[in-house]
Amino acid sequence: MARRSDHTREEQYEMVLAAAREIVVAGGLEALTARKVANAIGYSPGTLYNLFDDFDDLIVHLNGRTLDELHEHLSSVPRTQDPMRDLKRLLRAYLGYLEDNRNLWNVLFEYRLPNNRSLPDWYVNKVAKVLGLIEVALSPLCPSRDPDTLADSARVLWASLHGICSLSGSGKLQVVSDQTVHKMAETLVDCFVSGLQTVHE
Amino acid sequence: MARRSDHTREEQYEMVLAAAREIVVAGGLEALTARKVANAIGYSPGTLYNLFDDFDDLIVHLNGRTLDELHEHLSSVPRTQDPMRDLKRLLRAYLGYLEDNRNLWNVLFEYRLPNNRSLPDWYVNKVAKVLGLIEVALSPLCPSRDPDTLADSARVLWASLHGICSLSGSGKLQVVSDQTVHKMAETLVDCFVSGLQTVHE
DNA sequence: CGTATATATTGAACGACGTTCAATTAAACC
DNA sequence: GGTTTAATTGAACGTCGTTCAATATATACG
Repeated sequence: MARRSDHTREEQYEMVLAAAREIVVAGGLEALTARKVANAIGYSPGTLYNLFDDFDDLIVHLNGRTLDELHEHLSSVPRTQDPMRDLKRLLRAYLGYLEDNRNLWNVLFEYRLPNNRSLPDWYVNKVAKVLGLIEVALSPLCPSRDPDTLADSARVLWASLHGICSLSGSGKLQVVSDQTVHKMAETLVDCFVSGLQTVHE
Repeated sequence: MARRSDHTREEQYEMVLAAAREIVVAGGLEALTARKVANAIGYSPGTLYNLFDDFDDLIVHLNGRTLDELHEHLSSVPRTQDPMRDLKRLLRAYLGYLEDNRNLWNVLFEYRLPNNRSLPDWYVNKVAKVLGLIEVALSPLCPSRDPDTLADSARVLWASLHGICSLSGSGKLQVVSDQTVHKMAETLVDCFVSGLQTVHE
């Protein structure tokens, strides 16, 4: 049996990512298997390998979609020129997305490519796009306008926030409530922004 | 075949964790399998289930050992009363341990228990012990001596540092060198400590 | 219109994984 | 020495990602 013309390659790609998304939303990464995705779209497992190099590749594409979603969600927060205010709003939006899309967020950050493989350029660009939002918010704090320093600061803040969400989410910080996570994240932003001002003077 | 008296239960436990450690050091988490551990200690896979609930349990015990090692390594840094100096030294020691024990560190933080299982108390205590080292270093900065605030600050700093190391280690921050990681971590400590002082005034 | 070519699709098969458990063996006890 | 007890085995189960010869259909051509 072969050569069905039910769907184009692009349609299949969309179907796969949509199915993968649903499966992850419902059951997390551990629920996401090749057979289950194939079954959900009405094709056999082998067909997935026409569209993706391997299952890791599929997950990376799914994560790309999640990054797009996250970027869109964060883009909707209004910007003033007050870094502290803007960053607090970004933080709220970020934590909001995390709460509403826990499993997608988990896959986004917990999934690691096997040993020596590195993420594709288009993926790295999506990350950079999100980081750009933080850079914009931070930029009034970097008087020297040194783009490298600004980028570094944004990455530090982004990564730090990730650390808080990640460790607390995996139960490795004896953090009990989302409330505590929010408080810790606020502490981070408060201290970091305030410290950044001091350091740059 | 059964009832060998080659080793006591305790000896077996030690052998398993030593073998698991070696396997992880050599090949990371993906190389760690039940059959390989069993083979390394000269027993069959089934024997592992006399010592551990399941393979997850084994990994948690291995991570417990890693936490002990990390605590011991961090304990060796001398303490002054200068938070910034102490934290910088702790940071250096931390990054040193990470560089020397990459795969162990990766397993420590990347491994997540399946869905709803939570880490055992003895494990949480080991985490708290490491956090205690940061609390001690931070304590001169918390004039109110409010233990909860102090604990939160320590956790924020710890988690933030983890975020930097974790994201850069997985290639999700387009960070190229260990040098950059070190620089970002220094930025974090600088800003956080400086900000903490400002916020508390 | 029929035939040849090309390709999308399948599903069984492979090896590896964690895990289980009846069978087996040796230690411990009386 | 016979009986009980328990540690150990290794084959087996169901799962996983992945492969690939076989197959069926769409397309191109004569």
